[in-house]
Amino acid sequence: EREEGEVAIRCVNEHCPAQLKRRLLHFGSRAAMDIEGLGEAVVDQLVDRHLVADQADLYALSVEQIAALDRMGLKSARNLVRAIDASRHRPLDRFLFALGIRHVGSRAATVLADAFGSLESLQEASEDDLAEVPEIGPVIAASVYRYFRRAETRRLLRKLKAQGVEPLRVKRAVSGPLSGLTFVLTGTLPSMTREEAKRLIEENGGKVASSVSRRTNYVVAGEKPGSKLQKARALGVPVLDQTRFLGLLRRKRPRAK
DNA sequence: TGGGCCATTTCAGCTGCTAA
DNA sequence: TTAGCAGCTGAAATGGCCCA
Repeated sequence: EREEGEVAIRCVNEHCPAQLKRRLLHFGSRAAMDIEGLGEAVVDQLVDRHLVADQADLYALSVEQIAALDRMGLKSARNLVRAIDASRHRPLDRFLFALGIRHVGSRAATVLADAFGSLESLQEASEDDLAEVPEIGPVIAASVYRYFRRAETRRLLRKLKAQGVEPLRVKRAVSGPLSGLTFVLTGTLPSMTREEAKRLIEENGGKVASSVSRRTNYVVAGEKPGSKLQKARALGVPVLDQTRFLGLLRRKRPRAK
């Protein structure tokens, strides 16, 4: 059965293994808490062997417990524990995305993190406070409000805090060389991942969109670009390679549309 | 207020790389 | 050698915004 306020199918039993596995996979994904090595096979075994009952339990896992899983050696186990440990202090927007609140993807998470600054402020916000934030409509506001009112959520947040998980208060650059500009990434860049490019754009005041439109200022294309490149050309959107993109960052203030 | 457009999220599927 | 994963694309669904 479906329930609003959740990223996945919610079972009648709140400890439904399938739902827990999806939550854990989303939590550890690169765009969320970036826990490298926390893949489907590992999550399956952690849940099936009752080693984790929620996201907070990940932080209590030992190298020995992980190394005992199928197809896991000591090296992989150490790498995973290190990755879990490093995820304790991620920026607030990524932590919010990791929680898997319905209708809150990376963009909405960034907007909410910038608007409220801290997890505490967000938890205390009323539905009206949330809906007043630009780009957040009543559906997302209601979803976020309900999520933070649930006893299960409060329990999880307390447990994460007890494990030393403290999202960082990050105020993004409101003005920077890319301020007011919208970028779309396509293809593989020679010397950085898309995630790194995305962070670079956001740290410099720009915004990253997932699809090309007339409002897109630049498309950054790497090797083997997808259909976004054709769409950019059709719409007359300027296309940059990595070198020209990095050149744009060094310029003081490029043109805005 | 409704419709159209655009942005964003979700999800399935593909490719190439990595580590056991 | 091979399973699993990261990184990515693109289609569909959904939500927000804008304008007549």
